[in-house]
Amino acid sequence: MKLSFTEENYLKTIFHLNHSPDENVSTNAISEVLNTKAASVTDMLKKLSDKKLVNYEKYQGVTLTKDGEKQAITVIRKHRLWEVFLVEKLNFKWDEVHEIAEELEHICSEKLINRLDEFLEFPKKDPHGDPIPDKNGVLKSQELLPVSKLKVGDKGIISGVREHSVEFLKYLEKTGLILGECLSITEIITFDSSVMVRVKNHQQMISREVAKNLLIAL
Amino acid sequence: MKLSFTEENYLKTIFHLNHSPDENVSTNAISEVLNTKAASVTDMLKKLSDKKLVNYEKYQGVTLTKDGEKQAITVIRKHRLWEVFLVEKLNFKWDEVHEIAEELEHICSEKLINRLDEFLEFPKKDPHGDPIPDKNGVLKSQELLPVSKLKVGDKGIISGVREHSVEFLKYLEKTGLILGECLSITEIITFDSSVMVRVKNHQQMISREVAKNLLIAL
DNA sequence: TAAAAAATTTAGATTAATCTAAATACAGCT
DNA sequence: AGCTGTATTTAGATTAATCTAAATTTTTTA
Ligand SMILES: [Mn+2]
Ligand SMILES: [Mn+2]
Ligand SMILES: [Mn+2]
Ligand SMILES: [Mn+2]
Repeated sequence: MKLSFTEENYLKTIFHLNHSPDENVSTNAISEVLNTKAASVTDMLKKLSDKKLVNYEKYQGVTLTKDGEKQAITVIRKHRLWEVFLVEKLNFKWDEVHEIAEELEHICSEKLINRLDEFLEFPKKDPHGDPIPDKNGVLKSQELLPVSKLKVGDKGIISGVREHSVEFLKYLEKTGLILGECLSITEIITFDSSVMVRVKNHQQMISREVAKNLLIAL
Repeated sequence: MKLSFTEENYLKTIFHLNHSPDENVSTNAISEVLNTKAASVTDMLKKLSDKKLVNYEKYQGVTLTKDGEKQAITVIRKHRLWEVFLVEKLNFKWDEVHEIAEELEHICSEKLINRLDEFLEFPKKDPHGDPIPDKNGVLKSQELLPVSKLKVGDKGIISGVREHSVEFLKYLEKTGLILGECLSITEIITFDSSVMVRVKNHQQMISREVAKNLLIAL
């Protein structure tokens, strides 16, 4: 059962929006991510439900079925492997790859993606620190905390981002807040919740907004 | 002006079908290659004509405009570069890559394709011996002759194929008729126009059908 | 050169994915 | 329990790409 480009995007979106296991994903949330209207989402949810890819009940939102989740994870695996390829092999910057991967993630061949995985030597993380599902769809995510949840004196490795916009990624790169660097909290300004951090022996201030979107492994 | 997947396939097909410069490509020829009905082709030709990508007059077939040709060549460049990538980097066989490249050729980013070209060290030919257009759209094709046009005693390098089916490519590989090998004609059987050839000091018989589709550089 | 055959176009439908506007259901609060 | 605003669904249209069947044009052939 081959899915359309659009169906794959819906499944991926539902997967990403399904934060807690007991809460369903709402029609509006999906429409916002995909830049469509809620009415269009309803139509598609019915279609995905007919195909047994989502559990859908009118007015109650959706969750993915086992099958739907498997499809979503495959798309995510492809997306992240292609991002690694673009950065590692074609020298793209980490802020340039997402858009291209949005297209590449829909290329079908399973053999292609497994060969690519091998060629890249089975990377565990994509350029943004996100984990790459293995060929069996197993995705192991590490527990990460945003800088905004840390206390003065806490220290850890910059390991991920919560926001993938080009602007944010460029900002991080410019200011040396790069994946793998060790970061410690030296001061928290109560007035605006901005945070003074130390990275590579250099002190710098980051806003609350940035602190919320920068993830640390303790 | 971004083209759809479908529009790109039409342009590519018209390019491939446009053998002599004074003859137009027919509606039926296009429909056959694309596995659609002639009526659908007519619709699309009108649309491409409105976009100034083809020169179309009712009942007279089409040719590509300069702009249309440029787009077609870009798609062909992408197709062939991806085929090289699949064979050289991911260890695919030459009969496995065409189908995947049919999908990859529609990925947009110009930067991606130029980086890929660089990564592959600017290959001049794809795995089937077809020339790869450079980034300016310049395509230089070598003069090749099918084995069926050669005479006894003629000798040359196997340099291309006229037929890209999986069956034909697998057959050539199995029988050692591989790109780059030197081939000479030792006998032509007049009865059925089959040809006895010598490759790597080994004699073998090939049918007229094969001889017509195997291309040699003298 | 006129009929017959082949190629091509038109007319009218269909399917997937989308939209707007209107109707309906739910959730939170008095 | 009833009101009210938000979320969601339904109804009806639109667009791109396709189809079938019928009409028209071009080409071939006798
Ligand atoms: Mn991404
Ligand atoms: Mn990523
Ligand atoms: Mn090919
Ligand atoms: Mn090829």
